[in-house]
Amino acid sequence: MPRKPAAVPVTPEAVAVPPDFGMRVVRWQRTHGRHDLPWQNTRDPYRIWLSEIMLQQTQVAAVIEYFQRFVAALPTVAALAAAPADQVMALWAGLGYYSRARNLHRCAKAVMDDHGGVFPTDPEVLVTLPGIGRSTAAAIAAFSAGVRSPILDGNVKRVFARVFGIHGYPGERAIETRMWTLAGQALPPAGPDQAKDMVAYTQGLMDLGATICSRGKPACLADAANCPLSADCVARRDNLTAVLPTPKPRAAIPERSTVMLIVRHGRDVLVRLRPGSGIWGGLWSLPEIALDAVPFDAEAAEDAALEAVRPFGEPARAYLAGELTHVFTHFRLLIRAIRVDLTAAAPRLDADSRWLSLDDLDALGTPAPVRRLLEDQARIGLF
DNA sequence: AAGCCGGGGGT
DNA sequence: ACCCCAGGCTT
Repeated sequence: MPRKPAAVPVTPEAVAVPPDFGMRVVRWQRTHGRHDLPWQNTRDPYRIWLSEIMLQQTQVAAVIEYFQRFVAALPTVAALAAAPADQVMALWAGLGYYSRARNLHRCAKAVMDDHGGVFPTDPEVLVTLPGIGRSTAAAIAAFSAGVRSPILDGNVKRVFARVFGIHGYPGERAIETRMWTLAGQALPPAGPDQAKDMVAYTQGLMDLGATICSRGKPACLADAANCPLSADCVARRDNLTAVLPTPKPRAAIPERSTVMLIVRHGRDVLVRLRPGSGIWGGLWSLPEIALDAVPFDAEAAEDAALEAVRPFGEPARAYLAGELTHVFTHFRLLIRAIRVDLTAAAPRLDADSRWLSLDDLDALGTPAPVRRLLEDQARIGLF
């Protein structure tokens, strides 16, 4: 039986979480984690909640100043609930995602009206409040009361994708569901120290993701001892830190089209130097012609090509010789090539044009698709 | 499941 | 210029 080739990396269905995963993160946090952020070293649910909302999709460095200003102006949930909306929005201005501020205000009022002014510590209750989702609810519960409930934010997704070798965009439902399962299995054990462990663990996952298991250059590459999980990390073992986590799939990119001319005389082809800026800036490429006709009309293109090559020589014929699509970061380019064979070539060319022998293709900088086009022409014996 | 919200930092 | 960030809500 022929075996199926495994071309694409496949993540095993069942991923084992090392039994001491949680406590390794706890110990690392206590010795190497962050301990002096303005919302740490407190069990005040108000400050913890406020910081978690501010930190949604917003980096720590940007939040600190806003947090200080906010708690100075509105030090309690009661003060926030009683404040005018204008003041709340003014304190938030510049942080972005302003629905967070509106929900914050609504949430403060709900805590006052529906919970006697006391913040809930049960994640299942917290998650019913405006602006508090599953992960934020767990973070508030863990920091304010040591509740054993997992978070799953951007940091955790990155750490998990790498440690467990999970391929696939973490925003995708199936991937996220598996990560929630892992998050529940990775918690430090329940027991007498659970509350303090959960504070360190929850903070530790965030600290790991922010300071060690960063997106660009994870610190484990410099020294594996920097990360308490490096011994079990699939991405580090398989050199996949640059690939995991799988990035968000790009939005559909637009397609453009162009018509290039393969103007041949003997073994020479006409090439033109592109402007220094823009696509293929400074490379020698094939001359292009602009066509108004949509959809593409081969005969019109051939006629336009015959007209366009007049300064360069005497054309014998012109015909559509090939098509290919080239993908850029931000668009796809459909290239149609019109071939024009010359019976005689002009003696002089301007500075931006020259004849290039196919034998000298390596000597000039040529866009990859142009090179492919010319090599294809040569391969089928047309040069 | 996909779109929306947003200013700011890192590369 | 692009990606991502201690996500959640709406359609």
